[in-house]
Amino acid sequence: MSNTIKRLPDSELEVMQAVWCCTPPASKDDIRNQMGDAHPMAETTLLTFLSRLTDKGFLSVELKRRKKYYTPCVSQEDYLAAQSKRFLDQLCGGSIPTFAAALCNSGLTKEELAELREMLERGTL
Amino acid sequence: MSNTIKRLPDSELEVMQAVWCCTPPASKDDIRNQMGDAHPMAETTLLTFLSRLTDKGFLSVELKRRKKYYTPCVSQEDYLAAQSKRFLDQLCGGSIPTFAAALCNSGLTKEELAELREMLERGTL
DNA sequence: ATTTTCCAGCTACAAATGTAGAATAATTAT
DNA sequence: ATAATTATTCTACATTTGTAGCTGGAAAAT
Repeated sequence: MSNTIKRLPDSELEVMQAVWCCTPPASKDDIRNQMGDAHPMAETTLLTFLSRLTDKGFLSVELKRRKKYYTPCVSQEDYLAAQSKRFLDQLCGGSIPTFAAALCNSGLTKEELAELREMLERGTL
Repeated sequence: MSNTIKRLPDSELEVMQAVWCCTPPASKDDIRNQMGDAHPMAETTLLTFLSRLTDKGFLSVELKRRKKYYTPCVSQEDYLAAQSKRFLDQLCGGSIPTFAAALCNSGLTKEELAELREMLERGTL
């Protein structure tokens, strides 16, 4: 189970999310293309984040003809699962009622909440 | 609705959570008492966090006989709601199914998931 | 072969975060 | 009044995060 997965800082997460959207192994350009125009950053900045993600064990790298290709070492599923747990534990003190209340107040529409219940039911089975 | 609530760094959040547990207005010692023995910190460190939280608009302060008393300006409910939203949007790309999947994989027992569904139902009504 | 391109590594720096000692100022005890 | 106590503020520093330029070397183009 994914337990020692640390939370990534916002910018690194953005990059990581772009990587998850790519078919691995992904080149810097593949990644860049996945990243929306929101939050533009310099090439070298992207490279820096990619390095840091690699150092942190989130990505593995392979070189092909002097170019680097990145592959996630942590799946999006595992990361999200870990962060959900973290949210429940750290923010809600492990209390399901507190968590539920937070969700109910988070501005989701009744329909969305219903959908969530639905999906949880499905997933539990 | 609480929308511009920024995410607090881990340490500040810990302090904030302790403040939420106190009956306001809370003195530094009240707060200190609420904080578990996990993550011990020096007095001055606590004071620093309290200052920063005040600067960020999370706490208001009043002086009584040269002592400071803190009162939350942001309720735990609002903070949690905002962070839930943030979680769904930033981490799950706003996708309820993704969010539901994350929860199902987060290590919660079937019972806990059932409880969550239950509470969501209750809250939605 | 020589130039142009491009990539990755190194270096840099400001702001935020985590942490805390020293100095200051006011309160209380003696 | 004076000393001891205490709370707050200042100052400080390491690490992390956000951001990016410069440089060196390899690949591609000519």
